[in-house]
Amino acid sequence: MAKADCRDKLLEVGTRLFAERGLYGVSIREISLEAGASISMISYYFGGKEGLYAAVLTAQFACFDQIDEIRRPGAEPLAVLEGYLRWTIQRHRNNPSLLRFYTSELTNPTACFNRIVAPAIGKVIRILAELVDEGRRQGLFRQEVQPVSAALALAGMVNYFFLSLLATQDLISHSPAQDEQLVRQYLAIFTRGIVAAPV
Amino acid sequence: MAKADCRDKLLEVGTRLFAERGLYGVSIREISLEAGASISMISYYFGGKEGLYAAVLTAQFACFDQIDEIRRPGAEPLAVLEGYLRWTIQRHRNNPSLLRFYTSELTNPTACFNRIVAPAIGKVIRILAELVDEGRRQGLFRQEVQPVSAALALAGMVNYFFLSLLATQDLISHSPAQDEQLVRQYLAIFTRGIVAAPV
DNA sequence: GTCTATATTGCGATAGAC
DNA sequence: GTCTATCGCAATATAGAC
Repeated sequence: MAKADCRDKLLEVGTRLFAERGLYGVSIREISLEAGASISMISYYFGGKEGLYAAVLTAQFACFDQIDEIRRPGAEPLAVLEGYLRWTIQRHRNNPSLLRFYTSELTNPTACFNRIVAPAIGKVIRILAELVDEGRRQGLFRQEVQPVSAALALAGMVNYFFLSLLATQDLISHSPAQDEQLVRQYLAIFTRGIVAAPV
Repeated sequence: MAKADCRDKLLEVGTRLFAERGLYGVSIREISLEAGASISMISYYFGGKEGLYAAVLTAQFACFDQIDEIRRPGAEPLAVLEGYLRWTIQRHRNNPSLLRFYTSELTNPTACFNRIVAPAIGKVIRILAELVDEGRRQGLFRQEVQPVSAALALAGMVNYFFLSLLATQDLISHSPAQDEQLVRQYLAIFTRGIVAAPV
């Protein structure tokens, strides 16, 4: 096998299989077999199974840093919240594995959780909460709204839509063609709840 | 060990360990050891590891049938939706393991998913969607609201609050003492979004 | 850098004594 | 109904050839 292909291929196959069945549901035998490489290559490149898993997780959660671009200073809080919705949907579309690692780590945390996962999630929620708080101080949102509760509500709505897919695909279309409508539905539900009522 | 204690103890310990680390993250050796029983008792009572896991899952999802009591016919849709929020929070409080199995099965489904998990979740979402649809036909909710989207939004908000606990406990109190406030926050966000605007 | 071969450990299941 | 002992297999990791 060509030089750099081996490492990349292991990472790619590992990502898919770990996403499908979790860290303990997959053997490195299976990963190396499917990647067309020898099992010893996993120790060579990643120092073992947990090392490969950590590398996969690091790559998966790298995109969370984009939240800083979503939140451009001076922008309308409401526009940024809409941007968060679109960004999150796009993340799930570009990478269907992400949510698997996200929820798998939240419910059955591994050794990587505190180092990789918790900071990434915490950062996003914190920024969303700051946005809500900002809008509240500007008088755009109701004073009774708790910023962190609202942030979790927004994140919960959009993430749960994808999380529940396997149990709800006969109830609603999960096709990307419906994404724009999804944004409008969720943004309407969320904002008409927190925007200050007209006097 | 006394007669019925053995089976019950295995189920109890299995529930805790499977919730913490998933089906493949625990060995039946470990379960039997912690339960103070012999490893062969798991085959004797449950037909093996997967049988024990199936028994655990069946017990965990049995409470989902209570949704029929929440939805009393003739009741105000809004009051029932509030009842759903309280019921869901109480479920998580009474049994912190439930959400682990819930999301673990949604992201890394086992052989039990189609038989036990998907019907339970699907039923709750379907009933919530019917409630929203009912309220919409009564003119209580906005016509543009899609019932299933709204149902997923409500379920997503409350479930994600508990799902995200490990990554957000430094941002917001997850104490049961705050549950009443949580209900008010989420109900306000949700209903002020879907209730028809006063003319 | 990649392989084969192997060491070592732990797994789930079960036979058979009591 | 519960146990001990063991079987057969698959797991991860690694030594050493190329």
